[in-house]
Amino acid sequence: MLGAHTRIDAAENDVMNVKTLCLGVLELGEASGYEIRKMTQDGRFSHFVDASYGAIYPALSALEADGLVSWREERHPGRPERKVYSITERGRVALIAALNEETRDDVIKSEFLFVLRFCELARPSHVKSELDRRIAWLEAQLARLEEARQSGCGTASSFAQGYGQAIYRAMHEYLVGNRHDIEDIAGRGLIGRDAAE
Amino acid sequence: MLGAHTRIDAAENDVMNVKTLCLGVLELGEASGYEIRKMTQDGRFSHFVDASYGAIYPALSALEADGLVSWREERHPGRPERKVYSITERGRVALIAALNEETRDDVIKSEFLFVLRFCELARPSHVKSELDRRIAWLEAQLARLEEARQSGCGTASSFAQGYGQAIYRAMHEYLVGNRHDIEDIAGRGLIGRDAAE
DNA sequence: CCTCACATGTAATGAGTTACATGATTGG
DNA sequence: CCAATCATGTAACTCATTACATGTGAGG
Repeated sequence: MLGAHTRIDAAENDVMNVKTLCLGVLELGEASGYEIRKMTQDGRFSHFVDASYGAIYPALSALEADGLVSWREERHPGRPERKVYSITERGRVALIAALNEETRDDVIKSEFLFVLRFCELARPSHVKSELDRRIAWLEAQLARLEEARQSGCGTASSFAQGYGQAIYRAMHEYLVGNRHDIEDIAGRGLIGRDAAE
Repeated sequence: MLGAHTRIDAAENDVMNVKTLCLGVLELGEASGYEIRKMTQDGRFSHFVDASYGAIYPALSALEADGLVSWREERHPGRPERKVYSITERGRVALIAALNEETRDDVIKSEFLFVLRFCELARPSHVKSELDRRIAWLEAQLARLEEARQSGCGTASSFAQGYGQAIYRAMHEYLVGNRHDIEDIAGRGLIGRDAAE
């Protein structure tokens, strides 16, 4: 048990915010702000977080001010200079504290599902293109995960990926399986056929 | 096609925000602010949206100011007075406009998955309790959806529910199937066994 | 009696997004 | 030559959350 005097606050008081996210990523290995962003966009964290540069860079500065991360400059010829951050001992303690907080419910905002729910009101061609886009995206995600799976990794890290894979597959199967029905309902909707435009 | 002069802006310019959400809910039938909230919490919209009272009530006021919704007072004996909102013709047009915008990617923030990803750093008992909570929640969601399915509804509305059901089931199966492995990894983690407290 | 569900609203606060600002290098 | 990728950062802004404020009636 950490004594009261050694207690280091988890970055504020919910499990996940951009600071904790950065600590988590850095726990897996040093990285630049740019890389952290990428990991939340299409990388290993993309199934459950997202953060913009405007959030990540200030978060890293704040973490540094609190001594939870440190950085060094790195220059590869032919590349811009980058700041490679690492987690410190204090940072590790803060991360662990955050990880032991009670989690909040997931936040899911899906504009796609909202449109799907009201597909009889939208233009059929729009519904169709949204469906196609989504299916293509799911296929890309599944391919990416499959690739990651084959190149090893294992251990705990694979749970999040397996979880993502299970969900993507379920979504994909559902959408492909219902595509015709959805398009059919959209086609018979209140808007009727597509207006010329 | 709506002529330029008849164009009514979709509530600002992304598909989903609290205003559009309210319009969508009201399109299915009149409702009070309180009811809208409930639907995003555990109701028919809970798989893909969420909004607090602090967002819904101002949104309804703004929609009313724009003539997109109207309301009447309703008093049931033994209940507080409530404002029952309905969508107007203009509101319908605005909703349809929003529905035809290109959707953004889903936003998913899962503190649970974040903890799962780093389960070897959290206290094993904490990981276990988070897992149990999540599995129980999924079971409740599935039971609720099953109930809704049996009491009819059909048509387009069921797509969102079926989609939710597919995803919940995938999550549930995954978590239950991996529960022992996850607990095992958590138990062998860096924190080791639970400290006394 | 106390808490929970019902019901509406406002004010303070905040976390994060978007847009801006800048710049090097590589590949088509 | 232009676009894309790599790379860091700030300022303005916005949307929504949290907390506050208030009140009724039912049920344990």
